[in-house]
Amino acid sequence: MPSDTYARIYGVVKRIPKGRVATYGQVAALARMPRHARLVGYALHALAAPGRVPWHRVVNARGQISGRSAGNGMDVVQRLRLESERVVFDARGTIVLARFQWWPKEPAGS
DNA sequence: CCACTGACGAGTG
DNA sequence: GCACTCGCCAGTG
Repeated sequence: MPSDTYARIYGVVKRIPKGRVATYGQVAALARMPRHARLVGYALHALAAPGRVPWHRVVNARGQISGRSAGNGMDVVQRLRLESERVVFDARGTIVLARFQWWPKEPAGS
């Protein structure tokens, strides 16, 4: 059972609309845990059970896919899934956040 | 209980 | 724009 902390993070990630991306710090902020970007990354890593959480829509503040320790090539899968949702990467493998970053109208519910 | 590590971010030089 | 440092929290030995 994930702690409330994780549940909040997953809840925010689940709200990211298709074709948009969010940064770790942003997810953390929406989960009401500013500066806890690391926890978001840790939570997603611990998830390891996608299907209900679009973890591939979460990237770092540079708009790039972070390298994971698993080294299983999931980073490539993430990029392919994003491209399938019309998200475009530039030559350096960077997403144009100015165009694809998700900006919720409301701060994570009451 | 202490030390180290890990899908990160922001600040400083 | 790049390199370095500090902060934050959870899991493991």
